[in-house]
Amino acid sequence: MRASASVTTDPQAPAAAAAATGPAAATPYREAARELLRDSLFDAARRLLEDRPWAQITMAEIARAAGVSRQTLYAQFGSRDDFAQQFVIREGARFLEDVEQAIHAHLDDPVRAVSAAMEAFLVAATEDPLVSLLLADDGTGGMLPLVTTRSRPVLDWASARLCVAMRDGWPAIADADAELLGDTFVRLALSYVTMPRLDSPRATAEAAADLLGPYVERAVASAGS
Amino acid sequence: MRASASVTTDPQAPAAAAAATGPAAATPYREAARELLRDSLFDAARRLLEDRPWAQITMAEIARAAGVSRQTLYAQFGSRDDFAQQFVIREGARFLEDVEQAIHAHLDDPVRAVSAAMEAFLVAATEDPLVSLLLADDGTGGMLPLVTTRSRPVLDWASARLCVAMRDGWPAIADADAELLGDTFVRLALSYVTMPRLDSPRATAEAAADLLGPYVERAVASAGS
DNA sequence: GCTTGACAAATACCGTATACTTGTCAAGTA
DNA sequence: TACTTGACAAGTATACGGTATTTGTCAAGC
Repeated sequence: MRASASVTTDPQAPAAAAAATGPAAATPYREAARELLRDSLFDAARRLLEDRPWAQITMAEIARAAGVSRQTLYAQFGSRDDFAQQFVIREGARFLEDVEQAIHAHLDDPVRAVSAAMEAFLVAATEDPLVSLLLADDGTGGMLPLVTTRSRPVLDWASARLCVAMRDGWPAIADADAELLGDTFVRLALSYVTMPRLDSPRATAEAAADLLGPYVERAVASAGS
Repeated sequence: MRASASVTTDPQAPAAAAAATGPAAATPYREAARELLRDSLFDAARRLLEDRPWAQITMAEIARAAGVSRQTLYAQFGSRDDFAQQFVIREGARFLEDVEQAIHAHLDDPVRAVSAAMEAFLVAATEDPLVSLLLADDGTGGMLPLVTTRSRPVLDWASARLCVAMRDGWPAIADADAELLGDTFVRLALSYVTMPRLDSPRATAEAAADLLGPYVERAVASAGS
């Protein structure tokens, strides 16, 4: 069973090990190699997904396309579902980088930050052919449940990362405010992707920013409640 | 094809006809009978859904359970999908009545109105065994897509009704504000049902109210801009 | 740590045949 | 006019035994 339910992308993990063993940067190669391997597997899957739905792609194919044995794949990800889950998160990370960047580019104007962040996400998501494919296949076995019914992992992960980004840019913000904002932002973003508004991405983003704006401004400004 | 794409529940339709023909309340029986028939069919479907997933229920069964011929069913709803769509909306209407009531009970305090409305929806939805069944069946052919991927009709309908309720209770609110609030409220509500927060419904509702609060207060108060 | 080879169990595919369901007729009844 | 009955083609679900593939997990070897 291997019990690999950890979904977090934690590149800071070796730090603890290093602190425990003594010599600084004790095993960065190990971790780096592991990360490289995982990326190769994700990239291979992405390549395959470009002309075939997820249900029709086998683990053996992914391993072969990455130039790796099937067992190495299973050693990294416990099961097919685990791989799918983490793959979606890896893809989402690309979007989230844009979002974080948008936030940090507008630290002086929180409302614009929200608007820019949502717009960055929406254009990145709608332009990505992979997202279209994800939303297209409606049947079971596809990856669509991972952003709708079983989207808890994605939601938790993205929301936590947004939380960090906000606390980073606006130190005055309260924990609860940041969490609520992250959660809501992600829920709305997922909703907009799975059933878009009739607006353009920019208009949608501005609507969301209008709505969240008053709350964000208050949260960013006032330190004490 | 019968082209019955109209999803609105419009009991005001005969009004126009009456105004055109002259005699007031010209054909209320016709409409009333139609509505009764539709309700019977919906109720029959609900009964059947209590022990069988949607995919395993045939149109013939629904008709038989309602004591009506299959063709009458097809005369009312163009297709199986149409029926499912309108059925979901009919069920949603029960929840929406609670929501509207909650809003009108707190017209003096918009934030409490949002909180009460969301909580009313969440408890009604989580208590309803039908909702649990809807969310349970993950496969294709179920009704779950109607509140996730293909939820546009439900979203538009609910959002429009909320819009009316808000304009009703807070005449000062701007059209755009009411629309945006309705849209966002429904998107969040659907998100909370399909993947609940770890909180209780009450806590979830209060979080949502906290977040929408500043916007709502501003929208309700200021008539200009 | 990765690879190769092998394994049981579960699942997918296949071709065929049968049964059922959907959506739409037309004719009949009150 | 609105509903019912009976019938229809087209599409889809089911059953079926048999075969092939896939998943998830071994152990042996470099």
